[in-house]
Amino acid sequence: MARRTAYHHGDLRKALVDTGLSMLEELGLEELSLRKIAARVGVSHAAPEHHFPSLRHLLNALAVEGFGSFRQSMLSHMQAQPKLPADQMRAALRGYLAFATEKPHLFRLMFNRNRLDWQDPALCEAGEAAHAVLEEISLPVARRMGLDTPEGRASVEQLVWSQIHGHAHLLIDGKLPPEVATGCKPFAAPLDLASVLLPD
Amino acid sequence: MARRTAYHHGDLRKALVDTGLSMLEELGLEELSLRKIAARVGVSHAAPEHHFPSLRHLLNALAVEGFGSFRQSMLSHMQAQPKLPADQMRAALRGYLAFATEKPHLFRLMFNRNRLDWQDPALCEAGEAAHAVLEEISLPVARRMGLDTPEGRASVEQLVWSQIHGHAHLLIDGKLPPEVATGCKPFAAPLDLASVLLPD
DNA sequence: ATTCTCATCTTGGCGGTGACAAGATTGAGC
DNA sequence: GCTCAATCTTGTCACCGCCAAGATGAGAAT
Repeated sequence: MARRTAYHHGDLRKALVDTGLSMLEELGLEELSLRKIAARVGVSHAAPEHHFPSLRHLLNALAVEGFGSFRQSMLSHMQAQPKLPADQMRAALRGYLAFATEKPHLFRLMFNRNRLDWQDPALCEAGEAAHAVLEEISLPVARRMGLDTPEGRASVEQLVWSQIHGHAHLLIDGKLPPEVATGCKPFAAPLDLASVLLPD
Repeated sequence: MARRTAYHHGDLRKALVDTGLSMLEELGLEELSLRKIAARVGVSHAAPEHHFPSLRHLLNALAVEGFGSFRQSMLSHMQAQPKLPADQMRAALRGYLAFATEKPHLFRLMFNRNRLDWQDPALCEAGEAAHAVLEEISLPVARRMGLDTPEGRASVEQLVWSQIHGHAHLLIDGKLPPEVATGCKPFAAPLDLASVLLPD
């Protein structure tokens, strides 16, 4: 697999994805180009084409990686918290925000309908795996709220997802004062959705 | 002002903005180009340059128009509803969603930090005018919730804005089932934030 | 009325981009 | 050792935003 010579790179696909991820955060989506990535990797401008037939394919691969890290960010925050519904929800949402603020350009790409191809099964799978975390934290909350029906679960999940997704977007677009890391409490503001839905 | 000849267009600036707005929804932001707009308007590829020194300036002008329509969408929905806090909030949020679903590409542009120049006073003013509507609907809700302090008002507004902003983004990115127009009740789902914050 | 001035628009050209075509290189299977 | 297919290179195309230089003509100055 690792047959690297002056001519053959060895593992160009991985190199393109890794370099693409770091250049995405460095330059932003609009300034990112296949040719710049190829240049930094040290191959010719047409070399990526064999691995990614079009720019869209490479962006898809970046988004797949992104959804993996995204899911991990939520899960690792949850692991450090008590296994109570409200705490788990707060932790997951903090992981959501942490990822968005650490990789804002990647986060935006992952939800950019115009630049990604959601027909791609790999992207669908990665996206659904991340989505499953939201379902997981919404279920016990819906149960506590007495909304333990399919519609009830869906509405709680939709409300929670909307709120945190909007919060993330507004944050990285500079519309809200920057987040402060406040340990357990996920919001500097006195109001957070978990507390509103599940008052003690 | 309207000195139109074969050589001089007459009101090229307005024509570029109007054509730009319709081509934006038609083609999407990534496929929109100054040269395509100029071609449709019927001028040479460099004609826009005098009115908009760069593409960024034109996009700014489109966003300014967008924030105007956005504000109007919220206000007109509010006007058709009883002047009660929860009703006014539901109406404004429905206007928020209506704009986003009717002009998804414009909506995305208006919150695209990379493509706009928020140093532009015209854009700031238009954005703040739209934002003021959110403050207006959040104030009475915060009051009813017993959060009538600057921090309390800010947190209610932030929670409401995040929720509806995320809902709008998820909708136009195809992550939620499409909205149905349901008259007064703003959500098909049984849960909406106004009802959660202000239970009867 | 004639001339002048300058905003407006045109043509031409630059470097950069994604995509495509054709040819060079090389590892792996026979 | 030969062949072959995967991989990478060079070259080219149309399109893009932006810049420079020149053409046009409306309104002010005379």
